Amino acid sequence: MIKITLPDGTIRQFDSPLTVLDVAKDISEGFARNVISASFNQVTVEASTLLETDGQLILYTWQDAAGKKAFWHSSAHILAQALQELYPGIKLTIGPAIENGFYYDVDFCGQSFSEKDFGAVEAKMLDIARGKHNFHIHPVSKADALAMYKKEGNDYKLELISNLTDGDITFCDHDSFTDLCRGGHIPNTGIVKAVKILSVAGAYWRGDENNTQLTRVYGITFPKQKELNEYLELLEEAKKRDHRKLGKQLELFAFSTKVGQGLPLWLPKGTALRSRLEDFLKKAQQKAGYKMVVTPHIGQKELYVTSGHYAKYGEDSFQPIKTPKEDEEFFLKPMNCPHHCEIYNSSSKSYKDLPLRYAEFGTVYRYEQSGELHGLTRVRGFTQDDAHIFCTGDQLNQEFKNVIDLVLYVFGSLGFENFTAQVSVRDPEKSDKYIGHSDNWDKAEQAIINAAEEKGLNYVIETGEAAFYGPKLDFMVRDALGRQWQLGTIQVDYNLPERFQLEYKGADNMMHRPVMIHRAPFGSMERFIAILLEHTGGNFPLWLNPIQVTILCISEKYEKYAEKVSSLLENDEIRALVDNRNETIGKKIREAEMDKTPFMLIVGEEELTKGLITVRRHGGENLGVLKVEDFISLVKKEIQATVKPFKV
RNA sequence: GCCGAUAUAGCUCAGCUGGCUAGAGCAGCUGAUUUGUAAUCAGCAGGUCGUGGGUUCGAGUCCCUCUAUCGGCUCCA
Repeated sequence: MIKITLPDGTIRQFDSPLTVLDVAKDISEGFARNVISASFNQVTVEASTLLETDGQLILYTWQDAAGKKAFWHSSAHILAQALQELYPGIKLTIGPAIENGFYYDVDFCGQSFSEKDFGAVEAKMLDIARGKHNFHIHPVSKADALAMYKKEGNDYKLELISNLTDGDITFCDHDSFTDLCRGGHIPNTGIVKAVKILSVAGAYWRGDENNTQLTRVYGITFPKQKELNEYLELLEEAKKRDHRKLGKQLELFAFSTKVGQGLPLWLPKGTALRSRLEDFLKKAQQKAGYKMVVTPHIGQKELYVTSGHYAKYGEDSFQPIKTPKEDEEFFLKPMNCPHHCEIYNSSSKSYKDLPLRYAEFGTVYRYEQSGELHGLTRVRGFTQDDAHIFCTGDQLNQEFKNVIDLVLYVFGSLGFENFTAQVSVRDPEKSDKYIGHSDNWDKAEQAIINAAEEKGLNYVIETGEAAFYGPKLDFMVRDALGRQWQLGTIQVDYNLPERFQLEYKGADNMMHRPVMIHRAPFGSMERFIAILLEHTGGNFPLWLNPIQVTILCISEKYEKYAEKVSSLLENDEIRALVDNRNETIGKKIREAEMDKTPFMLIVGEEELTKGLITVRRHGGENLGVLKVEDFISLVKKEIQATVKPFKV
């Protein structure tokens, strides 16, 4: 007698061992047709796995994340088979499922593979899929596994297998193909109905750039052609929200090859937007007790030797600027913290002075590898909304939580709801990547986790993502294509205070060392605006929009009246523009729509005689004929609803 | 930096396997028109086809160099 417990708590009893699929059929034949994967007692199993003991069974369909994972993992097997048949002699390495699809890393051994070849691979994969081959997982002894890949000359698989323990090794077969595999497959290849090879890229074996570079083939599959079409359409839609495209279209920023790659030029509209964001944060920071400071764009080499940045990044940064005579060397500043430490050191401090919060919109320059540059999200010159808080150990927890509040306020005011709070801690295996004592690191990491817990943040811990001087709480947000970017960051640092010998006199008349918090709610103005652009599709919140209102004249006769309306709006700090061109109203509306102007005011004969305005909202909604003052209060009300003052 | 791809007017793009003075739409300028909710009409002007080299009787088209951009990898103070 076997008892199988299902997720809803029901228990089904069976007389003899049976497969996962049999259990599914016992529930319903229709449901069983959709089951593509399962887990038994928290272990991923196949539909064909024989259940011989009591346990908890969860059945997955395409609708479940685990079902998609099995589907795409199995598709990676099909891709591998297709590649092996089309390119005999290649060496397979690994091929996992990813968030959207799957990839396989292959050593093509000198054979070329590029976009031109995608069609053939897709056709081959579909051909294999149509064969409805069952996936069959079975154990293989370590000796047999090694012997097989030795014969093939596949050093990658040999390396993988040598790290596995004998008895734990399984292979998965389908059709004539076999591959080292832990399991988690769909019942048979026939479920895969639609295939798309998305891209090809280089990827280092085991993610180490010192290893050979393999060819990574990305693909995605679906159970229905319609779903593939929808996915591809989604990708096309996402491309329309690309901040690089919108930034050009809305005239926010530009790049110039003469100025240099990764060095954005802010155009007037972009600058207006950016200043408004800065003012918004300045206001909140003032309430939160920050003091603004200004520091130079360069600093002596010695400054960075002290901070430890020179040892870590000296060789890989913009090289120093040298003075004509003496042998002085200055670096473009890649961060503001060392400067702020020296501001702290400019006078002696008492415990009564703490916490001290120095804020600066500091422009920094970092030499990023050319291949890493990406629009405004990864640049070589950018402005951090930086601040450093110097406080006592006792104040750390409260200060950190206050910063979390500030970051959440900033995100909330700009409509970022889907962010991930990530606690970035050090990788204990790579201690050479970090500076400072291990007990300080323990304290710093614990401080962050405590604060995140107390604030009720839903966070994930990422090992190895810490800065070299301390752990971080990072606020990650996705772009239009789903790539994650770090925006806000809060870091606890015991190291720089030590390196700069920061001190304060305590109530006990002894000298003590402060703790330092680095923080930037936006992260960088460039990246934040980029992600904001992609989230809003260029339809910024009303309060941020460089131009809030365009006044459209029906003909040139009404220009004077339009100007009058404009100045009334200006009195109430509403940013308006008059479009008095000799064009049809249809054209003016079209262009205002494409510029994503929130409001369009139409003025013609009717409005002039009655002293009113006709209001159209972006997107086409007609708000009718209004008094100017009523429109002004409507705009004000709308702004107040989205951005509330920061409460300490 | 590495792998793969791309680069034609301010913008978006056409230009097949090499063959007359390189095309279009939008934007710009000039003129007509004075307009009621997503493109009024006509004319004009605008390009050393990213850069440098090569193959060829002939190169936007083929090959190489470099630069920039795009998708990844690595990196991200």
